Amino acid sequence: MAGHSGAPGRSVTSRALGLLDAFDSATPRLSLSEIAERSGTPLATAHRLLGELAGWGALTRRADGRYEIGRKLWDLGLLAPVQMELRQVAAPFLQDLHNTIRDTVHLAVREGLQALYVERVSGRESVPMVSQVGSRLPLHATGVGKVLLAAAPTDVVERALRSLTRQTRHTLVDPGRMRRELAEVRRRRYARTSEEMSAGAASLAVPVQLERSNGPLVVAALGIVVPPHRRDLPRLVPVLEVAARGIGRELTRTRDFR
Amino acid sequence: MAGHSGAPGRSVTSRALGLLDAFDSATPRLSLSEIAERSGTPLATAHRLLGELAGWGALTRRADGRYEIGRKLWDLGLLAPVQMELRQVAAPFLQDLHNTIRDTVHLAVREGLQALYVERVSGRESVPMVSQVGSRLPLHATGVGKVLLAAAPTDVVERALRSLTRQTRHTLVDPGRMRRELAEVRRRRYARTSEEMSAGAASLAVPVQLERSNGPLVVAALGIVVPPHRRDLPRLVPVLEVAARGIGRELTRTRDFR
DNA sequence: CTCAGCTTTCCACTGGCCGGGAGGAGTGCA
DNA sequence: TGCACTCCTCCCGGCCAGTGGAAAGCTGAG
Repeated sequence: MAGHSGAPGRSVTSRALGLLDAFDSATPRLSLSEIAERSGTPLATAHRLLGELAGWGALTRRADGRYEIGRKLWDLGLLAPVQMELRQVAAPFLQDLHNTIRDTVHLAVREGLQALYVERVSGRESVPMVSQVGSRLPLHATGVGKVLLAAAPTDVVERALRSLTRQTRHTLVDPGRMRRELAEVRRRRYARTSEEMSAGAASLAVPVQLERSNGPLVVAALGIVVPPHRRDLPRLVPVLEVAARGIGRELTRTRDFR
Repeated sequence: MAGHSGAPGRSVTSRALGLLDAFDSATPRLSLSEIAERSGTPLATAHRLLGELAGWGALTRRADGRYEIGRKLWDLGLLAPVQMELRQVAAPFLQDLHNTIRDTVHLAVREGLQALYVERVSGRESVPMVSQVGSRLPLHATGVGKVLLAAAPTDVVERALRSLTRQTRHTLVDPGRMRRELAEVRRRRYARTSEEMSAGAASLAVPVQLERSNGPLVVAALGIVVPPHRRDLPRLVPVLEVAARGIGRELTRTRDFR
């Protein structure tokens, strides 16, 4: 009386992949039973599938029996376009920028209603830091986020305005004000925040544009994070712009060969 | 007369994962039929499985129909221990090092008989560069490789000595000489190369050690790449050592909490 | 128009997947 | 030392999800 019975319509493959969903940055190491529970898979099944994943190299089994993401997935991840096209081109520019201005520099793209941080160069001391390569933060409370939102299609903007979550007491949560703020960002071609995401941190960001025959396209945002009391931010805008244009130009060149 | 017949013993999961093996840094974008051929999977089967992989987010389908690695795999890859433990700890040190000495700095671990580059900070100009985050180079022809090999178990050393492939006319390919070279590396606690991997590039590397109750353990190598004519390399050794010890200390601290 | 090369869909057949449950290994407590 | 508990590994018969050859779309070139 064994046989098939598990949730119908779920393919083997989707189950196996579902197991990987159990891993996230908060819990990068999991035991068999944790994975089984998180993914709603019977223990025996999870055990078998995890064995296959580990055999291929998607996961590694540690000495204590827990599983973690394997080197093969790391390798494959490096081939993702986020990584390849953008990061590789941008890295030296972020580098230079960081050498010049000494503050934390980062590059983000829009993913839905969030800013996805794809590259970062940070000083050692610096300000309290929330972002990290791979992390996602709300568009409305970060410098890079505002830049990306200002360039996003109308429906994205509308959805974003409907979900202005408060992060600190300085976060802009009024749709009207945010709308004006975005117009301002488009006009000035840069965005600022001051303790809107986390206390003790201000930021400045500019768009990175790809030149196309039918006009420019914002593909990313380049930003810096600084202590909020610094009053010389406007002075840094041109520096950011130079780097952003450099990245944009390089991207336009390499993008052609496709 | 259709039904099952494909190579028996191959599980669905392993087939699906096998499709991912078709992707590598030389070919990060592939069409359905390319993937099917590379992986030896019948077209119809590949099509179905790729659909599932894309549905989950492991792959993305581009407008032109070709597949590429998806954002989900990128995310998961960032959770791999190579990335997490080592890279995160080491990044600021590499940063400082690069600010001080201006040359390309990188960090590698041993993977079998190869040096796997896990992190890199490079100048813009610099020397012709082969290594890149995620790339693998032979142990015997690179600075970091020699350091890692010098610390490797005997059987690894023996296997490596049996496969000293020539990369340039300066590559050490004589097992006897290499054996002496490794002894020297252990004694001096740093390694050098001069155009042994690629013409126009010399390197210098030191070990990164984890302190354990039963003695130190070499977990990585920290190296720089410079033009071969520079004669002040020995002067840089202490600088590298300071950074390497910093990384090692930090690793030892965080490793404790496991 | 035809043709070639690719992708997508169809569908009858069957062997690989399923998972409850037994047994093993490791750990904490008395 | 024995017992209770948790976590992992393995087994095995029933059956449905996966299989892949073939044929039908879909381009774009000539």
